[in-house]
Amino acid sequence: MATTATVEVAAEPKYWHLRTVLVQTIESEFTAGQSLPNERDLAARFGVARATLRQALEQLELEGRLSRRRGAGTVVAGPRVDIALGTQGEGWPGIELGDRQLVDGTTAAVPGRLAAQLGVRPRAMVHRIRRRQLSMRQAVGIECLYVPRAIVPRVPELLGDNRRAALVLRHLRHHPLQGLTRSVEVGVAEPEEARLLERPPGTPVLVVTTSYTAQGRTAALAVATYRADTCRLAFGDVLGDHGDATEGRRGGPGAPPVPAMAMGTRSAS
Amino acid sequence: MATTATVEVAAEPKYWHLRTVLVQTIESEFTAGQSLPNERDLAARFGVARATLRQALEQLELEGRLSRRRGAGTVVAGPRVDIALGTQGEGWPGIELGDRQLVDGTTAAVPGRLAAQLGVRPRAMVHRIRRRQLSMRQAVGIECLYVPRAIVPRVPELLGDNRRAALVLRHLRHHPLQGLTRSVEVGVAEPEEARLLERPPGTPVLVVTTSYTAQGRTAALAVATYRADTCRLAFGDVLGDHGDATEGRRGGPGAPPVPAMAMGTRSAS
DNA sequence: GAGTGGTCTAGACCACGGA
DNA sequence: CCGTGGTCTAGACCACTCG
Repeated sequence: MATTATVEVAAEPKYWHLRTVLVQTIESEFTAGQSLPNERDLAARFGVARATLRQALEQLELEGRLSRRRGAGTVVAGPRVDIALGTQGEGWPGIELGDRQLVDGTTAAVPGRLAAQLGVRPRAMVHRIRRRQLSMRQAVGIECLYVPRAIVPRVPELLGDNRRAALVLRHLRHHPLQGLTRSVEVGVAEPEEARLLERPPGTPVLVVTTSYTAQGRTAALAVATYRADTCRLAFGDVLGDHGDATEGRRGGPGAPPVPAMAMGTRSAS
Repeated sequence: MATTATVEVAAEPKYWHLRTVLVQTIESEFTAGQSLPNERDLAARFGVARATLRQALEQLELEGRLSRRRGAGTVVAGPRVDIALGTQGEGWPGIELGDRQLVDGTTAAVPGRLAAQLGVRPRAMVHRIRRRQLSMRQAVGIECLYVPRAIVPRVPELLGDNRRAALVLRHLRHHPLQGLTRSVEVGVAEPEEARLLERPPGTPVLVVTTSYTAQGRTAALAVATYRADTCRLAFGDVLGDHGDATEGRRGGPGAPPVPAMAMGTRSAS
C-alpha cells in the first residue's frame, strides 16, 4: 500500500469547505431576504456537528452574506450598507441627514483612555453626544462625539439630551475646522453598544476614530462603531453599483422573488 | 423564598465576563511579548470549558490584544501596526518603501467579480501584481493591484515576475492620475491569502478596495487585505502616539521587562 | 517527542421572537 | 407556546513549533 495517491490535497478544514459550499448554494439558489433552514437541519444535512456548521455561518455573517437573529432565523443578506465618510470632514457638525437618530447627550468626566487623544487632563469634563446610524430601520452604527468643555463651555448643566446636544453642535460650528485625522480598525462591541446595535456582546465592529483640529488644538473626537457584517466604509466618491443585480436591497419582508429548491446537497433519510 | 435578591444582574455571557477579566489581567500583569499560560491551564484556572475560554481569546485576538500561533503559544500583542493610506493616492505607483515585498506579477483573465469595477469585459486580460506588507518581518497584509492590459499593453508574455511587475508600474506612472475612490470593509482570508499571512483560512481581514481613475476611465484597481487583528488603517496624518508607554513595539524576542506573577485568579488545587 | 493551538463531536440548556 | 439562534460542556484527535 503506497501512501501516495488516493489521498487528495485536503488539509482544508471542514468548516471552510462548508463555507464554500454554502456560498455557492446561497449565490445560486437564494436571493436577499430569504431564510435558510435552521442550524440543526443544516448540520444534519451536511453531516457535521452543529458547532462546525456554526463556524461556517459565522464566517458568512462576517462577510456580510448572512444575517442571523436569535429567535428569528438566518436570512440571506443584501449588499452592505455604504457609510459615507467623505475625504473631507463633514459627517459630524451637522445632525441633519435622516437615517441618524440622537441617542443621548451628556457631560461627564472624560473616559480616561481618550484624555490623551482629546488633549485634556485625565479627569477633565467633556460633552458626549451619541447618535445611532440607521439603515432600513435597523441600527448599523453608533457614533459618539466627544467635545472638551474647554471648547464649548456654556452648556447649562440641567438640560435635556436633545437641547444639550443641539447646543454643543451649534457652538462647535463656529470653530473654523483646520483638518482631521482618521483611523479605522476592528474591535468588538461592548455590552452597551451591542445592545444599541441589537447584537450579542463581542460582535465585530469597525471602529472609526476621527480627530478634529481647530485653532491648533483638538476640538472634538469622534469614535464611531459600525457593524462589521453589514457596513462598508466609503471614502471619496462612493463606489458605483458594481456587480450584476440592480435589485435586491437589504432584505426586508417582501423580497422572496425567485425561490428555488429548499436547499439540498444530501438527500434526507 | 423570594425570587428577589441573591441573584445578580448577570445576563452577561460567561465568555464576555472572562474576556473582561483577561483584559484586566493582561493590562495589569503582562507586557507586550509575554506568553500566557496554555489554553487548557487557563480554562481549568477559570473553571470553564476550553471552548468557552477560546471564545474569549478569540475576541481578544480580534481586538489586537493577543496573538496566537499554533504550536507556539499565546502572547500579549503590542500596539497595532499603522497602515498609512494617506488621503491622497500614493500607496501604489511606487514600490519603494521597505516593509513591502513583491510576491508575484502575472497576466491573466480578470477574476470575473472585478470586471465591472475595472471597467473591462468579463474575460479581458489584466495584469496582477501582488505584494506583501511586512512589519517586524511578519506579513500583515497582501496588496493586489489589477491593471487592464488595455491600459498597459506592452508587456512581453514570458518574463519573470519581478521584471513584469516593474514594467507595469513604470508604464502606469505615465498616466496622469485623476483621483481615486476607496472603500473599507471586513472580510475573511481565502486559503491563499491566509497562507501568505501565515494564518488559518477564514481569518478576519480588513479589505481596502481602491479604484484609480485616469483619463476618465479606471486605470487600476487595488484590493488590499490586512490582518484585522494586527492592523489599523491610518488616513490623513497618522495619529500621534496617544497613550502612555512610548515603549513596547510589536512583541518580538527580547521584550520581557516587567514580568510579575504567573497569572492567577483562582488558587490551584 | 512534548507541548501548543486548531478542529470537531454530541449533547444539553438558555433566551429570545413570533404566532 | 414552539422554534430559533446563542451559550456551554467534556472529551477527542490533529497539525504545527520548538527544543
